Amino acid sequence: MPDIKHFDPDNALERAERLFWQHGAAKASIQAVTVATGLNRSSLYTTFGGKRELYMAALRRYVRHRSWPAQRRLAEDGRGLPAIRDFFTALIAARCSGEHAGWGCMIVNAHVDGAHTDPEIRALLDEHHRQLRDALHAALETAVEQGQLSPGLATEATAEALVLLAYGVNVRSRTGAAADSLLDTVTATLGLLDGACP
Amino acid sequence: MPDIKHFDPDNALERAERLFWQHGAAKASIQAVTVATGLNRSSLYTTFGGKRELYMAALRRYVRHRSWPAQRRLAEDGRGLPAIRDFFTALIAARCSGEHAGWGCMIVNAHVDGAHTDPEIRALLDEHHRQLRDALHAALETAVEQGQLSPGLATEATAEALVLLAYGVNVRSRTGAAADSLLDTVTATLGLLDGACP
DNA sequence: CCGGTCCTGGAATGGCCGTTCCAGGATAGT
DNA sequence: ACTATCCTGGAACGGCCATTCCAGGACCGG
Repeated sequence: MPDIKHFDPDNALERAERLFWQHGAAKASIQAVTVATGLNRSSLYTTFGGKRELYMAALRRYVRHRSWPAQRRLAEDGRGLPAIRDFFTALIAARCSGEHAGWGCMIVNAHVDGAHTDPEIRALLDEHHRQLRDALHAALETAVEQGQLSPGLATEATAEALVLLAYGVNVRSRTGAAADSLLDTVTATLGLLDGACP
Repeated sequence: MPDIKHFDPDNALERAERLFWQHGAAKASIQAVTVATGLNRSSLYTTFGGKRELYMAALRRYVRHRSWPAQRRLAEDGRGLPAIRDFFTALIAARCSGEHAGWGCMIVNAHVDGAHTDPEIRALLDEHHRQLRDALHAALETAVEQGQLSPGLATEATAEALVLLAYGVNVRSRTGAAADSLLDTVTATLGLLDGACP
């Protein structure tokens, strides 16, 4: 009996995600979302609720479609250090070239955008942080098991340091930093791991 | 002949700086600045120009009053690694406790706030980045000279990596991350440096 | 074909935004 | 004391913001 939606909600959410990702929650207006999606205000509000809910949904979509795949690839890659290197290589490529170059990471952007005020966003960011750290920690443990790293390495703290390094890459990429330079930086860091004395 | 200003411009600028620092350029309104400073709109506009100029002035003041002192302390400290450690310790203390806890770093925030659109901001961020990297690089060179680090260390890339680590600390501190955890992370990273094989 | 249900388009609303303007008052040199 | 100069206060402006509302039309089961 009911009418049916004349558009694909997830497709619209992707447009909104891109807008919030690139311009931030404050500067991306509902009007801009309607233009980007081709939807009417009414459809947006009945489908997603207000702007806050729309931003949260977009942020969750970003995590689901952008962060999780990369984290899973890292977590399921059994090669240890090379897996970590590939993770960073792909990260830098995504940040410095292609359609989303200079947009940074929506998760990192959200730290500045809304973490200070909104507890729900903060919880999401904390969970994402924990997951990425765990994935990197697993890769480091694998590297230790395979003899690529010294058994005495503080893998937890090192994993945390690599997460912060990734955040730094994301921050710098917002100014259009060169991929070469970022790659050198990551290489140097992983080189430190490699060369650590037992 | 002229009348004289009935307020201290730099004092007003400091209030504006704090507002922009904490809430970001987009969410801090001129109205909020007038309340925080006690000034009238007219005085703000005749003294600083529009909002963009006010934000730029606040950002410059932040660099001058917050970043430069820490960088100078680091650059003039001749102890090598301990100087770097102290730099990070002070950074984390400033980010996680006291009046500005949870505000992050205004420079890093500006990467998300306005780097994408405004070339002038971008130039400022690039210059700040270069200066911090140079200061860390000098400290690393000192550490190598004093035998604290292996002569083969790639000091430039390592300095860049430390800058990105600092950015990561600033990002995470926006969610109220624990100082202990951040300190452990920094300790682990500096430990990697320390233990690098010659 | 028909009816109830829901989606859609567009206008309307109140509020806050950044910015400007002008009259009035304080100031400092003459 | 006079006057030219500049600062100050407050009102006013147009524009965009997020949000709401309602009428009209599209759909799907019967």
